[in-house]
Amino acid sequence: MQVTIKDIAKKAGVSYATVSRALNGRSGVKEETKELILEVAKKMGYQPNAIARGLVLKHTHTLALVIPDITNPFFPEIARGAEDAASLLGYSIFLCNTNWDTDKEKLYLKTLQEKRVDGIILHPAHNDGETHLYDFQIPMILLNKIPGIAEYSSIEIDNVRGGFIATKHLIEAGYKKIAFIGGTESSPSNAERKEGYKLALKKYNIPIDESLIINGKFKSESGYESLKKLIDSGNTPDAVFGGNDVIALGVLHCAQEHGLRIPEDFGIIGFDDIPYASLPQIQLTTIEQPKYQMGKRAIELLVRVLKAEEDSEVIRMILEPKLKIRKTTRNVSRKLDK
Amino acid sequence: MQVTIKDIAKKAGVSYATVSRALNGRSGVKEETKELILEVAKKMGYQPNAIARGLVLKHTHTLALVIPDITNPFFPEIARGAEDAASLLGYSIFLCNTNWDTDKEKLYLKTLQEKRVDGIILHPAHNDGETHLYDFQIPMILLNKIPGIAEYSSIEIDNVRGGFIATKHLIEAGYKKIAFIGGTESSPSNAERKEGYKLALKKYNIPIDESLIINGKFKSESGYESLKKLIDSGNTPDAVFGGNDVIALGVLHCAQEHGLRIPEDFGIIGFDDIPYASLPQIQLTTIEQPKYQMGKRAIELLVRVLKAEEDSEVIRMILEPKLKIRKTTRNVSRKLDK
DNA sequence: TTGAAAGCGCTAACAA
DNA sequence: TTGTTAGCGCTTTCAA
Repeated sequence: MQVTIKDIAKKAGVSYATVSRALNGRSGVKEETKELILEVAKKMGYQPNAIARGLVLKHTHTLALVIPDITNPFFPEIARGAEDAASLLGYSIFLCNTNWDTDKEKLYLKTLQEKRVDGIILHPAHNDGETHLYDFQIPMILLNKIPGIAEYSSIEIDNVRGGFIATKHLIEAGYKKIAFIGGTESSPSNAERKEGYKLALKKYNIPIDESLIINGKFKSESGYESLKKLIDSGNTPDAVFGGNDVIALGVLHCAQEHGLRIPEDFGIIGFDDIPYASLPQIQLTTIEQPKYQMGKRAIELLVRVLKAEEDSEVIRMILEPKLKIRKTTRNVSRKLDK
Repeated sequence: MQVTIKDIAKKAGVSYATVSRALNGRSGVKEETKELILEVAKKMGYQPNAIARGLVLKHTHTLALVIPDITNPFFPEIARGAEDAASLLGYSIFLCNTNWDTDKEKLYLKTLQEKRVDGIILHPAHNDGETHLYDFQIPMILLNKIPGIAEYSSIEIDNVRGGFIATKHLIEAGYKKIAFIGGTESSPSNAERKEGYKLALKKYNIPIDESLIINGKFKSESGYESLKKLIDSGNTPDAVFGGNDVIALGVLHCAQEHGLRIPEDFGIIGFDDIPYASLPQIQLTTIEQPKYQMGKRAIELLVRVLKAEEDSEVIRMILEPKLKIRKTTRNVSRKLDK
């Protein structure tokens, strides 16, 4: 059925060791026999068996991307960046969706170990110092900080800075009463963005009003409800910084329903720059995370440690967030015109 | 380094064949020794080597999903459906983005063969009867029809019916001058949707006006430009059926910019029901493709043929499209109110 | 430059 | 119920 190295050895009248050498371009094969072998191999439609090779070489040239949910608009670009980079470097990539479930994550990690992937990119389902990561054998790099775990390299984004930039933009655009509507309180990135928010307020001598800081979930509904509560209680802000774009979209929806004029009387900024944000009908001002780059860099870093052999030190790569001004905030220059 | 079956055999004082049997739950091992073996294995932190196993068993329990671009909003749900189903059935899944490039597709297919995946789900980059698919060894199921290739099973959607339903909805909603703004002319699904459109017009005795049928690309800009051309030439329709949602979004944008009142004076319907379509700010009426189901069913079908051993006949599974009425078309009932 | 042979970790006859 | 052994397809010493 499957043509093997032996079949072609027989046909070419050489030992199969020689065939292996020829096929792998190893030195020490007469040019003549090498050509013969290559020709025979081609004629017979030989397909190398990566499984057999993996068994002896002890690496598989396959990586894995373990993320919560490819359906979440934050992840496709990361996946694409990762896959493009992997492909370029000669690796295939397993896609695993944990569905934000630590048990499923554990299970995948186990399977991936059995399948002997060379390395893993992991965006943990939760950042609560999960113990199942601790004694992991395979090189792994994280897409999200896990507090208290220093063992793994990671690609991160400077959330504090992102939060700062976002809030600064709102302030400079002239908004006065700026709320922070965040996601899960226990999420480190949420906490960091909030910290950036506070930092910016402080810097501009704006008192921090705790009634304007709301935690919820990283969901559109959560953004909607949070703003609604603020409005209903007569505590309407004139701008909100959403913990991520999905939240900001919910805020936007609520603001629109309440007839708030955007961006004139009400400003909204998000975080992530998911594809939705740039739709003509949305035009959400936001803080861009370089998602494609994150995936790409993660793979590149991973492969570098694979090649390094000896235990390389853990490295943390911090990427810079970027302000994308669109239509849900007043433009700074416009403010200056006044 | 890696603990193997032999290590645990030595420790447990049995032959490694027995260990293999015990580990795999095969019959013919005394309960007592089995327990011992399992215990020793656990204590030693044994991790089965799927590569070695794959070599002898000749299957790897891994599948591949080869699609044009995970970043295209049409695919994440398919991928998720596929991955969920695969995971449930005990398979891992490679993700491959061809970037709509047939050469890259070819290359991936080759790699996947070398890695000995058990089966492949392929959404071809192009549907132009690509010859490189013909003599493929691995079971494969297609997510898109390729004209003239009957060798592969497929999961398809009834595009003609979808086009029919879409157009019928427009007609019943009272729109009179209905344009079809499609994607690539050579695309079979585009052609089929157009056919459905014509069928509906015929059924309602509306003459087909070729000046109202436009082919372009499956891009937002294409939808925008196509409508603009119609408007600029004084041939403005009062409704358009977009070849897919992305096109429809472009149409929507253009219509909005031209101050057309939607849905009162101008109706828009798309095709696919990508996530964007249901955003509060968009609310695009469309024809839903059951994307998650497509991925799921594709995997299930694939695994079924893998299990079947003997060459099963090729089967084509046709899924039904579904009308999703949102805010870019008049509601039928509203029309009846008049 | 080539061949013989061991071995990667495992499963599955076949014997005992 | 258990052990012996061949072999999956390949790479890589070690000899020739």
